[in-house]
Order: sequence, then C-alpha cells, then structure tokens
Amino acid sequence: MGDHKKPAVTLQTIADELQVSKTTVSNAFNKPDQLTPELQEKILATAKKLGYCGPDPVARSLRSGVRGAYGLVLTESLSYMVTDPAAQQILQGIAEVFDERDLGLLTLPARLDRSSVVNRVREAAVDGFILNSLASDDPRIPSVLARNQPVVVLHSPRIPDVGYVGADDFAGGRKAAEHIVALGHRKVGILAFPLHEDDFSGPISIDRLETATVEPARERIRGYREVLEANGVAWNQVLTWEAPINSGEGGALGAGRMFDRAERPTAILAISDQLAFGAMEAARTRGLRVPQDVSIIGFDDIPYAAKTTPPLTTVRQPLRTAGALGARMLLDGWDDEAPSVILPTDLIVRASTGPATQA
Amino acid sequence: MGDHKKPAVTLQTIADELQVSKTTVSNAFNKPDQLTPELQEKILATAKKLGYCGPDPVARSLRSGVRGAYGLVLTESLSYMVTDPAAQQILQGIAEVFDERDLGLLTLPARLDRSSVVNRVREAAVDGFILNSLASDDPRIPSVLARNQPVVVLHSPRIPDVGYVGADDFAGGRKAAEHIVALGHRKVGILAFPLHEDDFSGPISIDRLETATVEPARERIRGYREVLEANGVAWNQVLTWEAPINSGEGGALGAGRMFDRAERPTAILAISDQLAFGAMEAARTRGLRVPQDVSIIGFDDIPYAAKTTPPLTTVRQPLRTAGALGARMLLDGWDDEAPSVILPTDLIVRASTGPATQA
DNA sequence: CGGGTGTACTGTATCGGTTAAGTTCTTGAT
DNA sequence: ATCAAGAACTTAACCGATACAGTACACCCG
Repeated sequence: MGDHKKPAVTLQTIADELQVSKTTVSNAFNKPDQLTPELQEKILATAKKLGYCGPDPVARSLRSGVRGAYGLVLTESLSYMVTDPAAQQILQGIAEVFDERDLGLLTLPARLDRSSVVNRVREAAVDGFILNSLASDDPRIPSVLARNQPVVVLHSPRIPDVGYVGADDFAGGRKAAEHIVALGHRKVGILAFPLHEDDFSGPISIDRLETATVEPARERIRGYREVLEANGVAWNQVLTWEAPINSGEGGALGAGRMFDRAERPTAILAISDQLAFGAMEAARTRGLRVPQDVSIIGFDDIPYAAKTTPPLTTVRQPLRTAGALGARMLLDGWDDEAPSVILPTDLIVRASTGPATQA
Repeated sequence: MGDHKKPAVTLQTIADELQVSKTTVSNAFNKPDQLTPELQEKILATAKKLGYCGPDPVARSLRSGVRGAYGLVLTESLSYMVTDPAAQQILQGIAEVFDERDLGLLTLPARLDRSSVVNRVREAAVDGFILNSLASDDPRIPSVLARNQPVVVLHSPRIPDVGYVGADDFAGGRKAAEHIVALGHRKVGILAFPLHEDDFSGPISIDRLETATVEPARERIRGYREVLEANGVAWNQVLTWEAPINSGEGGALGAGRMFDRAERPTAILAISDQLAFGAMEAARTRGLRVPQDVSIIGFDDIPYAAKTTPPLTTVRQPLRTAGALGARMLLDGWDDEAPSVILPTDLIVRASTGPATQA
C-alpha cells in the first residue's frame, strides 16, 4: 500500500522550496484571491511535485475549529442499524441533507458492552451529534452533552434544551388500538421491542412498562392500553411479549407463544412492522389465516409493509422526514429555546386486519 | 442547545487551577500509572468541576497521528446507498468489523456533480479509506491515493498496489447465462445498471460495453456474452438496456421496452437483483407469467430475492463477507504486495426461471 | 508631493494537545 | 556513605495548519 511515512511534506516544505512564507502557501490553497495567479500556480505545481496532497485536515480543524462532520449515535451496533428498515429510512432522511450540504457523517461504534464506546464519543472529531432512538439511560448521552456542541435527538429520549424530532407515538398507539377494537377484537396480544437496554425477553409487567427507558416503545404501548381499557379490556387480560431485539425472529417467537395458548388472541398489536412480520410468519407456520383467524397491525409503515401477503395494516410515521428535519435542525441551529417537533402518525389500513370472528 | 462558546477549558486551565503542569493533567487522562492515584483523582475532579470533557480529539490526533476513523467512499450519494440492498449487505460486513474494533466510519458525501466532493476526500480526518464499487474514472480516486494512507477497494475498480476484494463477476455472468441457455432460451434480454458514470440510459453498444468503467457491470455482461455467443446467439440478436440507476424502476422500464417488442425475449438476464425485481414487475403489469412466459435471473442474491413471488433465481455473491474481509484487510494491513481476494459466485436456482416454451 | 487606498506578501502567535528529555526526591542495595 | 534505579513531575519542542496584525510598495487624488 505504499509507505505512509514520507519525510512529511507540509506547507513549510513548499514555502522553503519557493522562498515564500507558509501563510502564502496556505492562501494558495484556501484564499486564491490573496495572491497573484502566477504565484498560486507555481505553488500548486511545486506542491504536486513534492507529493503534497493539500493541507492536513486535522491541523486545519485544530486551528479553525471546524470539523466538517457530524456524529451519529445509534442504538445497537452499526451493523444492526443497517439491517433495520426503519432505521434505514431515518438514515436516508439524514443522508439527504448531508449530501446536499457536502458534509460527512461519522457513525460511531455502539456496542454498549464495551466501556470504550463512551470514550469514542468523547474522541470523535465532529461538530455535533445526532442521537437516534436511544434509551434515556444510555451511557453515551452524558458524554455527548458534556461536549457542549449542537445536538439533536431523533425519537428518543427527550432531553431538556436539546432539539428534538419525534413522532406522536402515543396517538399512533391509540389509532392502532382503536382500529382493532372497532373491528371487534377484545382478545389481543401486544408485541414489543426492548423497553429497556437490558437483554430481557418475556411478558411485560406494568412496572417495566411504566419505567421503560425507550420512549417510543413506552408511548405506543400506553396508547394501546388506554384505548383497550376504555373499551373494557383490562390490562391483565392482555397478552404481552417483549422481544430482545426488533426483528422478525423476535416477533415470530413472541407471537408464537401467544398463538400456542389455549385462548389465543384474535389480534396482535406490534409496536413495529418488523415484529408484525414475525407475527405473520408465526401465524403462517401454524396454519392461521391473516386476517380471518388473526388480525395483525404494525407500526412505522416501512416500504416492505405494503408488499407482504397480505399487505400489512400499520401506523405510518414519517421516518425519512424525521431524519431530514433533525439533520436540518442540527445544522441550522436555533435561536431561543430548543425546538421540538412532533410528527403526526396515520393509520394505514391494508389487508392484515379484519373483523373479529365470533368463534 | 446551550452556548458552545465557553471560555474554553483546556488542559492548561486545569493545570493552572491545580498548580501542576499540563503534561501531568494529560497523563491523568491517558497514562494514569504515571502519577499518584490521589493526584489523578484530584485532577479528574477538577476537570469535572470546570466542565472539561476530556482531551480535544482534534488536537490529540494532530500530535499523535491517529484518527480512529476510516472513510467510506461510495458511488452515488449516501442516501442512495442506504436504499440499495446490495450496498447494505456490504456495509453490514464492514460495520461488523468496525463495531468489533470500536472504530468510527466516516461516510463521505458523494454527489459527483459537486466539485467539492473531491475536496471532502482531502479534508477527511481519517486513517484510511474503503472504496466501494466506484467507476474506474471516479474523480475521487486520485485524491484518495494521493493521501498515501491505507486503502482497500471493494468490487471496483482494481488499482495496482491497492488491496482488493471482489467477486468473480465474469464467472457469475457465465453461470447465469449457462443456466438460461440450458433451459433452451435463445431470445434473451440483458438489463444493466450504469456502465459509466454518465447519465446514459438505453441500449448498450459494444463499444460502451468494452470501455465500461464500472467493472462488475462489464464483467457480468462479458460472462453473459461469452456463453451466449458460444451457443450460437450473436450479440446483435441480444436486446440490452442500461438503466440510469440500479433500481426496480430502472429495471421495470428497460424490461418493459423489451416486453413490448414484437419479438419479445423469453429470458431476462439482469446484472442485479434490483433490476430483476423491476423486470418481474414489468412482466406482471403486462400479464406475462414468470417463469412460464418469461424467465428472469438476477445477480447478488440479496435477502429479498428469496421472498418475491416467484422467488428469484440469481447468482449469489458473498456481499457481507466481502465487506468484512475488506474492512479487516484495511485495518490489519499487509506486508508485501497488496492482497487481492476474488470471492466465488454461485448459481441459486429458484422459481423465476424455467424452460423456454416453443411458442 | 503628502496622504489615502489597495494589493501582495510576511511574521508571529495560537489552536490544544502529546512526546521526549530532563529534574527532583526517595528508596534500596552495596 | 555512595550510587543506581525508579517514581512523580516539569520543561520545552512539536504536530501542521490558520488568524491576525503588520510591512512594503505601487497607484491615484487634489
């Protein structure tokens, strides 16, 4: 790969070669109007001759204070993020804005089992951060805030004086539950992705729900609960399952346990489309028809939701918009108090939900 | 967002406060064994009190020469990358390795219509680069190479003395074509993503094919061509279409034009699964059955390929492995000559291909 | 012909750390 | 008592640029 230990060509090397000051050489690269075109050309030529490839970005940042990149802090690892369609949508929104402005996006490592990830946040050479869907007790948050740089949070958690873009998860949860209740369902199961950043998996206790650190999960379920209880379905009649990860497999497992009970639910409320897909899969393997035998509703409306058989009824939230809006908020800053945008959610009725059968 | 213009707390501030040298303060953070635990604790306490959030990463990099992040250079913009399932697979492989080692990944902007993207490459504060599926004449390549840092190329282009991980596209193309030919197809159409980084769209001339700068595209089609010609199908009998972007829409448009001809092809060879999905869609809208009326074969074997109806026959290449291998190669370096890994391709026969009908 | 205005450069301080090479002071061995 | 070795810090140089405040000289004006 060639040796990267050349005697180090710097501005000074070129300045010496041409008997000019290094400031002038610097200007040749950054402020061409400050010198005669001839001299600039001569400097550029010499730079090329000596194998100089432009001012060192690190040194430049140190002096000028500008990094030209922003950090992206994610739940779970980057490799997971890439596989999560909802996260992809958000990332796409962010990326649009960053592309538009020619800025780099530094994705930070996120394995919380490593204490070093907190340090990586401290060590990142960036101008600010986007925090996406973190638990409110994520250890990286204090590190980010300590840096006193612009920060925007997407979806979770809400932090005082920090810009925020999220969706109205509570209302979305209500819409999903209202739809299901209106179809006559009373025996329902709730499928959730993690409510806390531990590795728990199992039924969700009231306490666990109320103390949940992952806010969208908590709010969506609160929405379900409020509507269910208002319709005479007590919380202890509702089956619940928290998957250890937001994936089809997690959903399939949880839904499977519900389907295998004597009194199986006639409807599944999943707090993400991914989980809902898993529930559909679990139904399929058990010979249950969707929606005749069981109705399934998701949350997010990721693109694939329209393509499943049957197409998934779900609650849409504008993920890409959220990403783009958050990015713009971060880059443009704000004047007085930190803005907080709550995007609307919409019930998208497709074919995976239907009336409850009397059976 | 709080004002980020505090009077700037630096090592010196703390050093002054405690009447010690700034080196000692620096050591308190980086080499705790160089000072007494009491002093370290005192320093850390003072740091916290003054709102100091650890050594500035930029200044540290400048002196120590380590950036802790690597640049990722992509075709098209980041927002596109995120939507391309094949790119996602590659990214996932890369991300696994980066997560494992707690390194950051700086995604650089990629709108080639902006001259500034070349500068961004020069200005990125990174220790090396991964280049993914670029055209051989991409203007950013010289900038990357000029930096004299570790570089690894994934898929394209091949560059002398630069680490390389790719797939055997030519053999893969051959396998696809052999499968189609064995099924009796002689009237075939070829669907391609861009062969050059212009915005051309249309039939592919021999010249355009042979000078193609996007190597995987060229090699796959070369593979098709060799097998077709060996089986008596002259190149000028083959329908071709180059889409302006690797997407379902692009494929649908190209395939649509082929299907609408009097002598429509009985098989479509698509150089990506995305294009193949488009072809399936185009067939569906025209009432053509797959595979009875038209066989369709893709390339890549992205996860969704197994889930379409009918499931897509395709040529698998280990995308995630390629990403992971490339990342490891970059980070671990090499001794003598630059390694070059060519991963194998496998024909995966599913249900989208079938025997040619005599009709 | 002095003074104001620009243009093209130069010199030096500085950004915020890390590194290498001392300096002190203790301690233990001879 | 002497000296080598180590622990705990300090000093000064340096990393590679940019910011800012000049300086020198040409030019235009009344």
